[in-house]
Amino acid sequence: MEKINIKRLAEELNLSTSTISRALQDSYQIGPETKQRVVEMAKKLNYVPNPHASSLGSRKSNTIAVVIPEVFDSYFAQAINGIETVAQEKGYHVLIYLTHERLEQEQAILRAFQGGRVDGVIMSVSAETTAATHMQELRDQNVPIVFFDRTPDEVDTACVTTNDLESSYLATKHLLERRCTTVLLLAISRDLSIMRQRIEGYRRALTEAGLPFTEDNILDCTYDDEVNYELLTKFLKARPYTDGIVATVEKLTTSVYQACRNLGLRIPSDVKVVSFSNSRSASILNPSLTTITQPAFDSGKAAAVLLFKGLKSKKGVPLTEKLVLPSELIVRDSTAG
Amino acid sequence: MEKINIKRLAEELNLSTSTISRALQDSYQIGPETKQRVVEMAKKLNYVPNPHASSLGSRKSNTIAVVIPEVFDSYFAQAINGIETVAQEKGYHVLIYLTHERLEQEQAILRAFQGGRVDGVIMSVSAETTAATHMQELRDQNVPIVFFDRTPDEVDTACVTTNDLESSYLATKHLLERRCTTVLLLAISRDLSIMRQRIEGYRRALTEAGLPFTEDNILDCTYDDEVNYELLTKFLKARPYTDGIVATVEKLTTSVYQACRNLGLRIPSDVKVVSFSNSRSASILNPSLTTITQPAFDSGKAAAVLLFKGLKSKKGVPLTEKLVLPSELIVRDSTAG
DNA sequence: CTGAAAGCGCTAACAA
DNA sequence: TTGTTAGCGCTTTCAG
Repeated sequence: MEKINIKRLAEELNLSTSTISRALQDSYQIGPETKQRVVEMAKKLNYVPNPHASSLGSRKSNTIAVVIPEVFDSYFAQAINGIETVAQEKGYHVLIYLTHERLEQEQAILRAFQGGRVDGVIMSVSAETTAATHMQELRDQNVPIVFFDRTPDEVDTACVTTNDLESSYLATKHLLERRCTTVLLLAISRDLSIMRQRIEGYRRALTEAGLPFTEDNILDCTYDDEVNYELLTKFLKARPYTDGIVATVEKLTTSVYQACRNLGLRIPSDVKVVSFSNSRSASILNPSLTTITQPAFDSGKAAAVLLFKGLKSKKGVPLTEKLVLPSELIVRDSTAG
Repeated sequence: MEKINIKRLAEELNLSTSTISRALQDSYQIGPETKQRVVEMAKKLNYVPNPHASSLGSRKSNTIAVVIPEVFDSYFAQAINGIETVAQEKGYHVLIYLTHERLEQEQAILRAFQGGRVDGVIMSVSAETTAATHMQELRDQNVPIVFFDRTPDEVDTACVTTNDLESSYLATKHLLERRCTTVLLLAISRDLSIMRQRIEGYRRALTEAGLPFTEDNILDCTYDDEVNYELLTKFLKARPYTDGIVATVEKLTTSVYQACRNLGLRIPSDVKVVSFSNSRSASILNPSLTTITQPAFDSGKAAAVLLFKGLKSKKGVPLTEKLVLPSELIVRDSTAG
């Protein structure tokens, strides 16, 4: 059973390869019955097109790339689902790349895209990403990029984000309303604009309540759960009067719960906790966790929709649309009382 | 800044395109200093190769596909990490496809691979997958496939699994040792061999303890959390003497906890629970959850390593190696007492 | 060690 | 509506 290609189909049907090609693309230039014949023969001979040849000839890969820091987080897992869903719908393929939070990787990955591997990119920047030249270079080659969640500071880029400032503001305010007096903010990678937004929301809520905003109440965490656990334990020991915690990313939840438990601090009576989290298990934690939950799946979907819009439109007009989806504050037991 | 390609490099250096191509591939046939010159010029002109042309010419895509049912589950998220890690190391690209548990999608996806888009496939079959012809067809085209977690029933395929039978046996035995007398097993898609294994382990533990194995104590769940919650609630209401539950997949945990809570059943005093789960939050649930935890990241890694071994070896010799990695029973409060 | 030349399989002007 | 004819950019025999 030899490899059958377009040429073979052409011979079989006494047509030219271009006719076959067009028929298979359902081109308007081909008569309906010719199309029919071609499609039937293709099916009969079990023809499967070679995507590399097609991409080479058409300068179009029908593939997009998703470049993200990690996939451990529920947020990214769900976002990928959203992206994949619309990509599949459009007949596109999805390449996944993890930067593992390293700028260098991110650069290498994007650079390779200049070769034309993908038609567009959906990405969330690494924690190390401050410079934006590698992204700019790609855009200069007319490869559209849509950012989601973690966006670069550049102003003229397309991105899908959530209302981080407001969410963080609401989370903090919620704690203050529950009579917390000293709220600890757990930060991570302050270079990320998303993080600066979250800090700012926190600041505003404090200020608005007439409370001091001080660096002393911000703890910079790492990407290592163990380390965070230690940091947090030390912090809470040194400042036992802390009675509220806002965790700005999902992965911090475990460390918070464990540190509190091992220090004998009870949630929510001793300390109230709210965390940014998309984890399905928030409601069955001990105690159930009050969360800021982002529309992860929808963000992925929106980013993809935006990208495909860009792929359709004229080249040379870079995507710059910005979309802000609302997160939700879901109050549960960890902030009760 | 026009597109620079291999031909352009050739002109620039007064060499033939084939020499450039070889130099860039670090071929042994090229003199070290020529290589040097080529590489330098490439860098200077910011040359980025076109992967489609390369794939077309060499009949090698340097890409693998990961085909899975969903990615919501922590297991798959972690496995992808493992796969991506080794792929990146080998300079390979990773395409992700979600079948959403639909056989039809799975078939369409695999079929397209016959066109040569990928060099190999790592997959976990959908819940609907019973026939194996679409996978066989792909293998017939010399595209190696490595299965992980959910494997087809075919015997001669390469796969990476965990010791499901034993794990389930241990989980059940653990409950019996904690004096459970009526253990409910929550199943899902019995067509999956993995599920049959888990049921069998459960059966053995019961039998060994002299307890009856009855279909009455197996509840077939769906992929919808809401529905599962209802099913479970109805079941527990009808059989209030149930004092142990084994959940065979992570996603069932939430439904179990919620159903118990809303029925006023206390874990672990009224009913003890153990679940297959890779969720990081198991330890901070209410109560903390006893789990069978699979080596997800390592499974992904192992599958990838196996696949790359297959890619290196001679064509025509299908991969058949089987790897079984051990899961771990992590005892926590949900089975205390 | 290097070059010439023939593709890989498909697409896309340009004709007819 | 269909065919002719160049490529797309890189790989790879086969020579030298």
